[in-house]
Amino acid sequence: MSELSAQERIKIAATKVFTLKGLEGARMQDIADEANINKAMLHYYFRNKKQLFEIIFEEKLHKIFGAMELLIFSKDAFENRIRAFVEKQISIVLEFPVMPIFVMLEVRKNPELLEGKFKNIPLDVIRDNFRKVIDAEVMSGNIRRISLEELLMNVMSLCIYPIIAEPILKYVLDLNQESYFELIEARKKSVSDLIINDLKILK
Amino acid sequence: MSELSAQERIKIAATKVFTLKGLEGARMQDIADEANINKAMLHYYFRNKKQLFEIIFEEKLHKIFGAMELLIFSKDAFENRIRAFVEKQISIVLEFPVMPIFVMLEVRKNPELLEGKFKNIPLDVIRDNFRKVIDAEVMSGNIRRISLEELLMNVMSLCIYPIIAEPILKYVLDLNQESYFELIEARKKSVSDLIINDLKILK
DNA sequence: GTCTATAGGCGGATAGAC
DNA sequence: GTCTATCCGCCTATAGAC
Repeated sequence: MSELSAQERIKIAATKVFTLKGLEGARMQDIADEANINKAMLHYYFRNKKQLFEIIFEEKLHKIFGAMELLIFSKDAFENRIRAFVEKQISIVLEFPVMPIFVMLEVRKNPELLEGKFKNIPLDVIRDNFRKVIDAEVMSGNIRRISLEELLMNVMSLCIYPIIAEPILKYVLDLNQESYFELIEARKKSVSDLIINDLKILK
Repeated sequence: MSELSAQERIKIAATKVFTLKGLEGARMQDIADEANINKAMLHYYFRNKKQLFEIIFEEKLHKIFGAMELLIFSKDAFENRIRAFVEKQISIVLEFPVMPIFVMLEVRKNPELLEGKFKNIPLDVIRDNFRKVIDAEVMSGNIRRISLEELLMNVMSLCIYPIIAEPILKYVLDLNQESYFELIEARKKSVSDLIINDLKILK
């Protein structure tokens, strides 16, 4: 912990506190405590709360969309790319389950957060490429006709929701930590199976 | 608006503000403004912020789990029950898309929120019944072997995530309000199809 | 029941010593 | 770079008039 620079420790601490409490609910004192640092130092390294928040938020956004590039620029077979993406996506969310909740909520509070934060991520290129990949598979008769939108919604839903909703699912299904975790691990395969079986049903 | 009682208007206003801002981020003044009422009146009708919050939270929880009972106590064929549940679930979440995000986040902040709030909802009965229904279908050879846990995670994911993640999905997929809404409407059918096709693949 | 005024405390931000 | 002390505004909560 202490071998990290002050900046690093602050950012890690701020991520923890902001993701749980949100911009307005977070206390600078909590972040300072979590980082094992003086409250005044937060203002030394980052001018104010808002600025610290925006830096954290932007980093998290890039992490999320980084995985999507991986899905596009592989040369593997379509089915394998789906499998790789599902595994990667589940692993990323498992690292920090509150993060997607945090992003979804903050974006609703403040829609401008999305705008202009994507200079480096070419979403249009990713979309175009992925549509071409899907169309090629459809043309070859490998998969049924499906839109990029529907496929992506399905995959993202099945990967992300069961992890972000952990406390509720554990409660509703009466699961302990261990069996919940086994279920999620098994999903790295079963989600791909579900998606791929759906694609292979030719209509 | 004004034909509603003060209590009712406060609760509606508080729901709006709390779901977006969370317990700590919400301002009593914002709730008062939203309810078109004096700030002092909030404390007249509800002793304090925490108590107002808990009342709202509990109501939302019951709304979520109310839909699950509907899934169990129908006498319709299994496939139709799935279809009915998916439609109902999507409709409920569409009514108030921030609500699941709010619940997921608050429960993570404060795990005790779940405990003791379910005197009236017999989760264990619902689980047992649903397991029996699934087992009967498996025995009759109608569906493949699947656990309650996996099935529920899949259905909930596909219904809830695309709605709570609306702003992100619209941005990533470059959708306008209209085409996004069409996609979600179409999911009332396509999600059921996906789930049912998966169940019918006998392994 | 409704409203104004104000108490009281918390939290972000800064000044300034070291 | 680090820490203490402190300012000041904001927000919950209540007192008390009507």
